Parts: sequence; structure tokens; C-alpha cells
Amino acid sequence: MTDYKHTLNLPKTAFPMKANLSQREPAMLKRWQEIDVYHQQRKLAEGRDKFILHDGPPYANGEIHIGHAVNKILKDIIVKSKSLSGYDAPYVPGWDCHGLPIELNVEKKVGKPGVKVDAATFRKKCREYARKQVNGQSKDFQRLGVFGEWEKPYLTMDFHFEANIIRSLGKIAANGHLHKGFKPVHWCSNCGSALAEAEVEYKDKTSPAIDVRFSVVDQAALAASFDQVDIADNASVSVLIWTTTPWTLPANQAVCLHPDLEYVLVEASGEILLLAQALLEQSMSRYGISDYTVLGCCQGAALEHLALQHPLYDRQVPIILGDHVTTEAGTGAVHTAPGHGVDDFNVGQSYDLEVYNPVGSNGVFLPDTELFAGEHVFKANDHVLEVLEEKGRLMHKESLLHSYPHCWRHKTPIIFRATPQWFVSMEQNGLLKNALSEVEKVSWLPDWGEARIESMMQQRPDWCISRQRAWGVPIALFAHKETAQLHPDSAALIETVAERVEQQGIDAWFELEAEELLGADAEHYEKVSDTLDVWFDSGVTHATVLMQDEKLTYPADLYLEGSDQHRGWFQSSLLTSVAMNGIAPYKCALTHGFTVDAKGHKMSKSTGNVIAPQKVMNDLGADILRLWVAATDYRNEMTVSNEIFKRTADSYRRIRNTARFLLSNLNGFDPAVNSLDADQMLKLDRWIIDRASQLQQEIIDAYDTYQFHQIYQKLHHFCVLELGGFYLDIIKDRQYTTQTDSQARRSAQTAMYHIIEAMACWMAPILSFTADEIWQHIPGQRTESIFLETWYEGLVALPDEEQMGADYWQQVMAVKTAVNKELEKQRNEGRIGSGLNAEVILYCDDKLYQLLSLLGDELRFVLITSEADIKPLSDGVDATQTDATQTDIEGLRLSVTASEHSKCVRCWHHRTEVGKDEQHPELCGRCISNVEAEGEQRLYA
RNA sequence: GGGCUAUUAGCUCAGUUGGUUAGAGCGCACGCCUGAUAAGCGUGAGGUCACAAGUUCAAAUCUUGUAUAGCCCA
Repeated sequence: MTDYKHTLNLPKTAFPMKANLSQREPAMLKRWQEIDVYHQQRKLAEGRDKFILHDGPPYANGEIHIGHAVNKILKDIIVKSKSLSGYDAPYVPGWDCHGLPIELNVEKKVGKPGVKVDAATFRKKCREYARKQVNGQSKDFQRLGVFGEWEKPYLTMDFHFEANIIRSLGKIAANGHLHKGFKPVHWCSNCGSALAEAEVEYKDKTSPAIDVRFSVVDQAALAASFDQVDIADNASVSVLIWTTTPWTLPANQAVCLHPDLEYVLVEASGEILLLAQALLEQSMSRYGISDYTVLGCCQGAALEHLALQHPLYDRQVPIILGDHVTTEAGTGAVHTAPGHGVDDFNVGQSYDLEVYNPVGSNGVFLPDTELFAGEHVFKANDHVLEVLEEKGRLMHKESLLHSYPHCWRHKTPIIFRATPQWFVSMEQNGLLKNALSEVEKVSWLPDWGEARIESMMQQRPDWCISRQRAWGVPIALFAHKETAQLHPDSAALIETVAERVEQQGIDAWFELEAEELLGADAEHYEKVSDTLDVWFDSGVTHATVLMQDEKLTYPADLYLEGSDQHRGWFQSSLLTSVAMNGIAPYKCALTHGFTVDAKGHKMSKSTGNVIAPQKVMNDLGADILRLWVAATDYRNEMTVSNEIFKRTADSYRRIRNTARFLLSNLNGFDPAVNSLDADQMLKLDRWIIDRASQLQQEIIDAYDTYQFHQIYQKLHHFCVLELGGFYLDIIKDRQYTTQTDSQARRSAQTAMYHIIEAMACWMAPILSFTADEIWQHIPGQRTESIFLETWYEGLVALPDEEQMGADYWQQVMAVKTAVNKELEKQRNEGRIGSGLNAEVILYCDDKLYQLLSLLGDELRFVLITSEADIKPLSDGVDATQTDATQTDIEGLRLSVTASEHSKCVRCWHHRTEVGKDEQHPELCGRCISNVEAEGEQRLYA
């Protein structure tokens, strides 16, 4: 048997099948660094329209987790796709560097500031710690393949950044949005600091739940409210309140009722009690009283201003009215301490109640607190109960397990405590109103984001920006000691301070003596010692980054963060931007969901269901992680599991192998020399390019609308359906058996060349490593990296009037599927193996006959059978053709038989000519022609 | 407890303004090929569209409620 294998054009490529990403990617990163691809890209894009995605800074603490990876990968996909779309899209990553978590970690190492180390040294240690965290996270982000200004990121602790935070605060103050006030805030006595909302978490806690008597001072007035009910002169009459925080009773200033609720006066066990009708039965059963008489009934509104005796002290408090009172639990009469509760504070404002706070920053009652001085509040609970009992004020006590706010760091219960705080006011200069009108102008994706942030903002209180911490940007203000008014020269003072901070960092403020700047005025003004809420730092990046960096623009085109940032960064950025400049800092805000495990539950260290991105990168590669991010619809929760990564890796391999096959068939193809013009190409090849051209448009549209999971599906389907299952399978014969430089072969190679060029670009934003690896293996002159490209423009669409266009091949594919089914039957019955063992007769109705006849004798190459004849449908229903079976396609019957001819050893088709040629007894006619004559001609496939 | 969001085959996703028997791909099973070979091709089996009521001639699609989950808040 003669060996004809060497006469074939078999595929060959250096592009490996096995990706080995965990090893190859670091090498690729090194190359990108060496050729400085990111800055090459910037240089190339100079002068183009800008697209600015502004990075929300992750907090500089800890290893990156999969949520970080998702966020950075999504950003990178967008930035890279915008580059391919011809924008100049620089990306400046940032980090949030001040704040409590860093402080706490540094405290663990060097002790508390002011105790073991001085504050300046402590801040220095914080700075060093944050720097280290930034470096660690940066390395991992880069390992993900994310492009950006990694050598020059923005850090909120950069001196010039710190200075500009202060300038931003100054501008907000100058625009009249700042005020000083007392307000109850979440307070952790371990931190000795107010906590931001984000620093509070809710957990179950057991508290004493007590019912307390507030006795009525003026019984006649009470009787009047109850329509002159008869009350004995010596009767004991009390309003009952229910509370789970007995320690707040010393600060009690009022008892609050709902104006519209019905309240009843009840006689029981020799005393008279007042409480809400709706809670009467429940309360009596709690007290174990079964025998009681309702004396009268009235609405809460009728009892306003009635005086009550404070249960602990010798003073009187009023009954007030508030809508926040509910009948969910208790008595419908609410103990009100404006210094210890937000509702209490709010309702207290309208009654001019004192915001009395007897509790120090350490959670201990102040020295002048009657009865409880020096006791920690939670320990004082028992003492309060004792006193109440002594005084006969305690109606009932029990224990209650309820959800209670805790410090997220210390995991300990926190309290509400009124302290002097600086606020960004929502109302005082119309900030909220202006911000809400800006919300409407922003494009929110998904669209429900708008309603979400709007409703959150409408409910939000003034923004408390004060923190009593060491590692934060100072609230660099001088406030009058009596009036709390800002110094009249504040604008100039702030600039002076900012200039110093620019040189020396925030220490410049802490080390500053007020006299130095204020001179004699220092006597009347206090240098504010609070630091800023870190949300302020990151909130003003529009001023400290976007406006400072010439490469960037304000407002940004896009902010992209997790959906939790509707309350966080989206809001802090919007508020500060509107407060400073009156406009939103972003044109579009895009959100993604959180990662959850296979059961849809959130990932947490304690549950042990976390998947570390580092592990995924080391096991499977960053491209697999990136492909997973792209494949997942990020608008809702993003499910992560080993199975999902396995599936992702499977489809990665499919995409990679398709690319590899295309490359391997481009062996020996020089696009400059060998590529054909569209009009010289075979019909099938024209079609696949047309298909690619349409697909490219769909893919670009999907990138533009940030629907990456569509791209993944489309890309994968293209590889599997159009290419693997149809086009590539069909052209193998032509690639391998026709002459190397024949039109037939060069036509297919031209098509594959165009496709791999385009496909590499489609993939690049997602499968960055693999796309650039492919890029290095495509023949022809090209740039150093695919990231210096824009979308491939060599895909030629077919004209609409083309007879053998998209519709045509669609129908051919359906016919092929029908034939495959019939082949499978024969295969299962052992008559044939490969499709090339078979011959097929297609009995077609007129329409189909016409359609298929366009392919002439090349139909067999499309069907990948040794022979394919078309005959009129009537022949197939003839009694003599019993083996012609009906197919799923109306108007098509099929007859499939095993070929009786010999197999050509070169092309494996079974042909009647095989064995007839003396020189080449093992070859079929076209192979003989291909081996030693002018070669075969192909027109269609 | 409240607000927002989601729930379609084992997995990832489609499913237009309600309109035939709910679609893909992966995975799985079985087979073929051995000239993409730790690849490739083919065929096939998988779904009470979370659940329940309702509107309608007709509901995965509209309404309400329930469950589960996520984010935010209390």
C-alpha cells in the first residue's frame, strides 16, 4: 500500500492544546510588563474619545476574595472592550486606606494610640500597614490580568489626596451643608467611637424586658381625658411602658403614645393602669393578671402633655405623641430618651426635649449621674431594676432574646449615645433635593437601581461624618467654643491646612497648635479633633482623582460596584459631588450581585463555603475565572461552585481547541500572499465569514450593553455549532486533500484567517491571556499585542440578494441533521461506521430539489458521505423504494445504504473509480488529480 | 419586621407586546472516528417554568399570596 499521507495538508501548529494556564499566565504577564502594553495602549489611543470607568477603592485590608475578583474583572472587561471599540479608556485603580479596620490591626501589633505608642507613630504604622496591604492586593489584581495604572494607583492616604479631602470638606462647608449637632449615634464603648452603619451588625442578645410604672401626677386631668371616669383620690394610677434597655431610664425625658391608638384605663389588683387597648390582653397575661376591669377608653391624642412622675428621679416628664409607636410589642406607651435612640431623638426635637446623655465614651455613667455614676450601662441594668423595685415602679420583668446591634469588630453589643458630631445636612441647603434630581439624570443599570437608591436617600438622615479616631483625615475646622459657628476665615484656613497636609500628611493637622493659625482668636475657637468617616474619603474621589488627573474626566462615564454600594459609595460620591458642584459624578452606575455558593447562600469564612480566587487562578488559571465572570449574569447573585468552574473549564477547552484548529489549518498560510478576495472564495467560505460578521456585530452590541454572558454563549455556540458541527467538519476534506495552493484550499484558509483574527478580538476582553496567546500564533504581520487592536474589520458580509446566503445554509444544515439521523440508524444496526461508508439518496420535493441542486456534485462534501444524490420526491414514495424513510423535514425522504465501492486510501471516500487507475490503484479520481495533475475544482464547499 | 431583587432541565443561559408540543449549549448515556486525538463528529434521555390562588378563550409571561435566597435597612 502506497503512503499518500505526505501528499495531504494536515493541520499543524505550535499553539498547544493544553492551556496550562497557571504556568503560562505568569509568563504572559511578564511579557505584558516588558513591552509595557498598557502604556503602549494609552499612547496609541491618544486623542481618541475618552471612556472613563472610575474605580471604587477596595479597602486596603486582607487578601482579595472572589467578590473583589468579580468586580475587578468586570471593570477590566469593560475597559478592554472600550479600547477595542476605539476609545481611550485609561484605568486608574485605587485603595481606601484610612479607617477603623486598619487601626484595629495595627493596634494588635503596636497597642492603642496614646497608650503604648504616641498618635504620630501609630499613624505611621497604619500608613505602613496599609501600604503593605495595597501591595498584596495589587499583585493579585494584576495576576487576574487586569490592565491599569498599577505603578501609580490612587491611595486615599497619599498626601495630596489627604489634602484634597480637606479641601473637599472645605468646599462643602463653604456651600453651607455642614452643621454641628448632638445626636444619638451607634456607639461602641470598646472602640470609644461612633460607628458607621456599615460597622454595625445585628445579632441575637438576651436583654431584660421590663414593664415600668410612670405614675400620673394630675389624676383629675387624666380623668378628664377619659370622659370623667371615676378615680378614687387615693388610687395609684400609672402609665405602663415596656423596655429592653433599663439603663436608658435615667435619661428618660418623656413617654410617647400614638395619637390615633385607643388607650384604656384598667383597674387591676388594686391599682389603675394605662396602656394601649390592642396590647391589653397580651400585657395582662404577661403580668399574670386575669381579673381586671376596663374603666375607660380614649385616643392617645387626648393624653398629650399629661405629666408623669419619673420612676427613678424626682422630676416629671410629659406624655408626647409620635407615629413611630406600634402595637407589635410592649404596652403602646414608649419610654423616650432622646439621647439614646433615633426615634426618640426625632420625636424629642418637636417637643424641645433635652438631648440628655449621662453616659461617657467608655459606656460608663458620668460621675454626676445620680444613683448610677461609674457603672457600665449593661451592668447597671440590674441596679436600675433594683431601684425600680424599691420604689415600687417595676411591674414585671423577664428575659428576652432579640436581634440587637453589635460592633462588627468587637462583636459586642453597642449603644445609642448622643454626642457632639459634625453632619452633612440633607436639608439645610437643599442637598437632598438636588441629589435626588441628579439621580434621575444618571443611567442606572439594572434600572431598578434608581428606585433603590432613591428610596434609600429619601429615608436617610443627615450624614454623620465625625469619628473619634487616630487614623483618619481630620475634620480640619475651627469652631466657636460657644456657638459652634465655623471661623469666619474658614476658607483660607482650610487652604493653609491643606497645603501643609500636602507636604506632611494628616499629621500636619494633629501637630498644629490653634494659635499658630488663629493667633488671639484661638481663645474662642476650638480645633476640631474628630476625623472623617472613611466613606467621606472614598466619596470625594471624584474631586481628588477624576478632577486631579488629566487623563480622567469629571463626571465619569461609569461607576461599577456591588449592589450594596447603592447605600455606600454611589451615595457618598453622589452627595459630595452634588454638595460641591451640583452634579452627579457619574453618568451611569452599573451594579453586580454578590457571590453565593451552590445552594445560593452567601459565602462566609465561618460557614466555610468560600472559594479563594487565588486557588482558582493557581488550579485552573485566571482566564477560567474571567470566563466564569463573563458567563454569569452578574445582575443577580453569582453562583460559584466547583461544578460550575469545571463546566467553565470545559467550555474554555472547547473555545481554545477551536482556535487551535483554525491556527493549525493556517499552517503555511501567509495572508499577504495567499489570501483570496471575497469574490474568489467558495460559497461556504463566504457564508461563514458572513456569519462571523453578523456575530461580531451582536458581540459588540453585547459589550456595549454590558451583557457579557451573551457574549460567552454566542462565542461558545459559534465554536460548537457553526464551526465544529458544520463548517470545520465539512472543510476538513478540502483542507487536507486538495492541492496546497489551490483556490479550494486557500479560500477556506482565508475564511479561517479572518475568523481567527476577529474571534481573538471578541475573546480578548474576557479571555485576555488566551486571546493574546492566540494572537502570537496567527500568521502574518501584526502588532505586539492584541490589546493594541480595534475590532477586526476584514469580515465581509454577503449581499442580501445572495442566493446561497444565511437562509440557504440554514436549510442545508437542517437537511444535514436529517441525514445524520438516518446515518445514525444505519450505524446502530451495524451497517456503517463513518458517514463516509455510506451513500445517500435524497428524495426531495421541488423546492428542496432546487435548493440542493445548487451544490451540484459537492453535496456529498457537505453531508460528509461518499455519495449524495438528489431525486424527485415521487421516486422515494414509489413502491420499489421501500427503504426511503420519511424525515422530520416535509418534502424529504432518505435512503441511506452502505457503499459497495472501495475506499480511497487518501480521502477515505468510497468511489467507483478506486482501483481503476494503474498508477494509483488505491485512489479515487479527484485524489489522482490532486496528487499529480492540475487538481480538483470546487465552487461551493 | 420593612424596601429592592431573583427563582425556567444536574450546570450556564434564551424565551419578543400573554398565543401551537418551553428552546440552546455544557454535562450525562450510547455510538462513530482515529488525518483537531488527554481532541473531533453523531444520536438520545433530561423541565408540573419555586409553590398556590386569580384574571383570560389562552399564563413561564399579568395580579395577589406563600416559600427560599441575596442586598439594604430596622
